[in-house]
Amino acid sequence: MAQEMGVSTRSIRFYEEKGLLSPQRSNGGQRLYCKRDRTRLKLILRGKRFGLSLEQCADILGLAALEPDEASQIKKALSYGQEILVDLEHRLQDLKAMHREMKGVEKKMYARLAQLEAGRDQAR
Amino acid sequence: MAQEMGVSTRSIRFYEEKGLLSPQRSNGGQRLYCKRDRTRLKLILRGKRFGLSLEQCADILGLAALEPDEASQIKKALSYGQEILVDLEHRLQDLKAMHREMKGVEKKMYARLAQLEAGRDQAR
DNA sequence: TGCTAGCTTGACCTTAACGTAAACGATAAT
DNA sequence: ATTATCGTTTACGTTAAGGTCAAGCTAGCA
Repeated sequence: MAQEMGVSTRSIRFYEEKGLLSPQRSNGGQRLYCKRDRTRLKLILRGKRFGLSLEQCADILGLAALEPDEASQIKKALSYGQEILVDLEHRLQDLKAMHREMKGVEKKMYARLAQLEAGRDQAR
Repeated sequence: MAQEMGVSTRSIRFYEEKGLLSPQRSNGGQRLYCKRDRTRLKLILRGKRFGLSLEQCADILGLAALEPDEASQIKKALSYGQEILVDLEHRLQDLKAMHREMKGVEKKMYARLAQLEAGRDQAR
């Protein structure tokens, strides 16, 4: 699974240590990863890719996993989920701002480059 | 500035240690942060907020700061900038996917909640 | 059955990004 | 002028997220 997902075995075992994964074991004690484990790992990796801590990933996994029959539990989970959503939306805004800025810098550099080239041509 | 930006003084000094900031000093050796410093700090914090390392932030700051007169330098910077842009775009996609997923979970939870409430009403 | 490749656990090591404490100097308020 | 309140430097501590290495299992294959 490690190769498949482009991540070290140590990392996977580390995630398990932290309770983010819990694969079945074979007779001889070897780990068996099912489809669900793969899904969870993907979610973890995606979370990490934009700066969530493992703990936050665990929270999200916890949210996705729970199937409580108590309305109060659902409400609690919902309000927590909304916090995360708000956070995501902020990040989205930030990311877009950053993107715009970089595009601006890029444009300026192209302009400067064109200016330099023009100067060189004139010097011929 | 720390309070203003919601970050510890230690962090700010740490960023300076790493070369990301370089404020002027007063007569008695105290740091004086100008507008440019604030701008840089904002960029650092935004970078951190979605998982860039300080080193990557430094790279971006370096890009923004440079004013080279060599076309080759500009080109180099441009290609690096484009890498970052591509990365940003990937992150944006990820973020949107995550957002959608969370929304989906939210919807399901609302539905389950409504179902529970309906059941309770019927029981009366 | 024996070999080889891969898995498991445990222990210790590393790096980034700070936190915290101590000892001293600078500034502001009274 | 003298406190009280900051700021400065130095040094050591801490936490998250793994890397690395050793010693012993296991599984598939000849």
